[in-house]
Amino acid sequence: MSSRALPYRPHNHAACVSQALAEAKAICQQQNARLTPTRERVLELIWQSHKPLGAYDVLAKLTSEGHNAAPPTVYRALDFLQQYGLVHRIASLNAFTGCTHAGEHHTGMFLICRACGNVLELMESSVTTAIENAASAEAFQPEAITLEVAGLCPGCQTDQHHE
Amino acid sequence: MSSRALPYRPHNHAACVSQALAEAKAICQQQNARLTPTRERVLELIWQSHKPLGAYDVLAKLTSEGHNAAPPTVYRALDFLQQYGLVHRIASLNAFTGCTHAGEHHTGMFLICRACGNVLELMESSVTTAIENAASAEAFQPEAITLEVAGLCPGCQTDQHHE
DNA sequence: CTGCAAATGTTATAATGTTGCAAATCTTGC
DNA sequence: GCAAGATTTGCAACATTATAACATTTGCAG
Repeated sequence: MSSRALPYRPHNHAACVSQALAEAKAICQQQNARLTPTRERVLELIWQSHKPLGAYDVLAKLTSEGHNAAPPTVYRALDFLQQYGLVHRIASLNAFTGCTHAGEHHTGMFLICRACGNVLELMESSVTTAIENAASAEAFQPEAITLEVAGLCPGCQTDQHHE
Repeated sequence: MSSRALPYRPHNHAACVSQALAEAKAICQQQNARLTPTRERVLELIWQSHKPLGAYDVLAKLTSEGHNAAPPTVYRALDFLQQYGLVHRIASLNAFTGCTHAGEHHTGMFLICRACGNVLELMESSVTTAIENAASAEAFQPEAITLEVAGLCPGCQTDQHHE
C-alpha cells in the first residue's frame, strides 16, 4: 500500500463518500440539526469529487437531475454544511470541498494541486501552534485561520498524469 | 513608544505612504518595470488605507477623481502590482492591501481584524517552515501560500474603539 | 390541530472578475 | 529622427460568484 495520503492514492471512492455521509448524519443527529434531502444531496455531490466544486457547479448538477434549484438553494445548503463543519470553503478557489475531519475540532490546512485540482486537507498542530504563536506575539486574538497552499501534488510533479 | 506593530500604533501615515511609493519606484526601476501613472495612483490609493480595498473601491476612487476608468483598468494595475510584490490580494476578503515587505522575498501572513478591518502583514519564518515541513511530509511541492488569520487586533479586544 | 420556527422556492440584483479588440503610447534598432 | 514592434490603455460587453427580499411550505411542539 502506498504511503501517500488520500486522495492521492487510489481508493474506493464510493465507500469513502458513503462513510462521509454516514458520519454527517451522525453529527447532525447529535446536534439536533436537520440534514434535509437537499443538504444531504449537496454534501454528497461535493464529496463525489476530491476537487473542490464551485457553488454553481453544484447548482448545475442539481438542476441536471431535475431539482428545481436556484443559487440561494445551494448557498443555503453550503452555509449549513459549513456551520456544522461538514464542508470547507476554499477562499483562493471560491469553491467547496468535503471536510475530512468532520466532528474533530480543527483548523484545516489545504494542499491544492494546481495541475490536477485535487485538494488534501491536513491537520497539523505544529503549524497551528506556529501561527498562534506569531499572532500572540502581536497581541492578536485569532478566531479563524485560512491556510491554503497551492503547488504540485506528488502525482503531478514529474509526469503529465493530470487526472 | 508602543511595542505594538504598525498599523496598530499611531504613526504618520502620509509619510508611510510616500515611503512605500518611493520604494515601489525603486523596485520597478531596478526591474525595468513601468510604474505608470495609473499604476502608481492605484498603489497610492491602496496604501492610503491600512484596510484592504476592493477592486471596485479603487475603481470608485479613480472615477471620482475624473479618471476614466473601467474594471479592467483597475484589475490590470492590481495584477501588475501583485506581480512585482507591491500589493497582496487577501483572498478571504476579495480585497487588496499594500505589501509592507516589498522587495524582500517572502510569504506573507495576514492578521485581519474583524472589528476595525485593519490588516497587519507578518513575515514569520517559523510559520513558513512549519507549513513547508507539513507539505513535504505529503510529498507536496508548495508554490504559493495563502495564510490569513481573522480575529481581533489588540485595540479591538476590550473596547468599542472600532476605528 | 393550530401556531410558530425552520427550511425552501422564486425573482431580482449586487459584487467581483474576465475577454476581446481597437487605439494610443512607449521603446528599440536602425 | 523614425518606422516597427511591443506594451499599455480605453472601452464595451459579458462571465462568475454571492446575496436580498419576500412568499410559501414543511416540520414540530404544545
